[in-house]
Amino acid sequence: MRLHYIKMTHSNRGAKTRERLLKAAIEVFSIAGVVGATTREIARVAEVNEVTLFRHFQSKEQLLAAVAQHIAALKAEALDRQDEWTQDLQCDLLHYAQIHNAMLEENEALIRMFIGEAKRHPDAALQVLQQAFLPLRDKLINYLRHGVDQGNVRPDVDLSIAVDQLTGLLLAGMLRRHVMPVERGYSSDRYVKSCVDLMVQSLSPISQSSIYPPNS
Amino acid sequence: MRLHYIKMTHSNRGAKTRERLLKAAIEVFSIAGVVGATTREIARVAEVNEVTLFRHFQSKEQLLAAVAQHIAALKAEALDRQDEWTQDLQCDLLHYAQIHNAMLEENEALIRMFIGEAKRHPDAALQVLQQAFLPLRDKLINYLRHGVDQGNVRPDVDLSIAVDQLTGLLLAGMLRRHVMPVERGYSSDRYVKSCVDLMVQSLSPISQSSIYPPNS
DNA sequence: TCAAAATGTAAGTATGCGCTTGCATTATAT
DNA sequence: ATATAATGCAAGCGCATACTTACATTTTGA
Repeated sequence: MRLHYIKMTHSNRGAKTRERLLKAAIEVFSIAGVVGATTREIARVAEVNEVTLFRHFQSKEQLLAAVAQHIAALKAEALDRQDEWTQDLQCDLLHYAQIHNAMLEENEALIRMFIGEAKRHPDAALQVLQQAFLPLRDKLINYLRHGVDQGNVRPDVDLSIAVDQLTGLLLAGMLRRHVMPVERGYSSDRYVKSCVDLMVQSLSPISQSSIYPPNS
Repeated sequence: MRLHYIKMTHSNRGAKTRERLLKAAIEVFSIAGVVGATTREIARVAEVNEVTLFRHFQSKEQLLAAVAQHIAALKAEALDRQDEWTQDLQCDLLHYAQIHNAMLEENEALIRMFIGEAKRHPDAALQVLQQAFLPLRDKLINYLRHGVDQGNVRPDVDLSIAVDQLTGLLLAGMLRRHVMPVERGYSSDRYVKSCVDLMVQSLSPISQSSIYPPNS
């Protein structure tokens, strides 16, 4: 017990700067890329001496790995909170899509960085992305499976594909906005809604096939 | 005429190594990123002395710009060939999607690189991506607009969004395959077909709302 | 209060990078 | 055949990087 307290306080003491370093690393990695990011800059952003960085993380690679693990932990924690389903497909999917889209926008630079350098840092990138996104995917698949049981969702659709399509639509939308910022004739909100409508139309039983709300 | 011939042969003579350099640059940039790529490595891959690289392109940045322009030219050229429309929505979109998907797979590393470093090399990246993808987008939009006139496509859908959704679905699929190579329970072919079905279902007039072929 | 742990400071090492220079060699056009 | 342009070769410059070492200073827990 006492030992545990000692360890706690010590790790907390270290965690102050350690977390500052992690946060700074995320920021610098995001905008400069892993190769372009320098340990000096990360330390400067963290308001910490560069040597301290190497005392916490033996190398730049290990810092990246720690960043990956840190993000995965954050996402896993954030996942546990959001689960209010009203059992109305359109409403639920729209809510999910908007939250997911907001998350994509928040971590835009980081996501793009991981996409670009995915095959250069295989273990770290994979660990983050899998641990961060696969649970969300499973959760949504399970929700749809539940909808099938209740008759809200057609039983003849591949739910894995459907979920990947929805998240893929949102990811692609975010990438378009940031990589090719060209006037496309519609707003981000309208795009998200349109994607949800697309999926709902495809998932809903045939009887309601011609529902398209007057909005947009 | 004589002068033109002189210039031709000279530029051709130079173009041999110039093109080798461009090809090598694409290769190295793709797998190492712009920052990670070294002029030494590019020259080595091109089987050319490093000094020659700097004689053709004064700096690494200008080499990147030349690569961008080169790619844009290639894509524009490739676009002119492919335009056989049978006026059957399902068939045409599937054909387009498969070609587009093959293109995405071919240039996978390069596309991921540009996504990751988009905001670091704004002019070059924008030039390439816009010149390469926007014409394709316009072409597909025009095709659908034609479909509206002929009654094959519902008039109440936003064609810009629809096209962006289809290409977005394909892009996201490619990225998933390469960034998160996890067993997802379906093949790439099946995914592409499913995406086309999704769009066709959404685009087709209401009368045929319950068409879903037995394949897949 | 006091030992131990964490952080700061200053300097340095080894390496690789983009890029240049000077000169020798090869190909090309007329 | 010869002048000209393109390429190769060897060496190097200046600079930034990741990372280290040795020592001084501060913070912390009991």
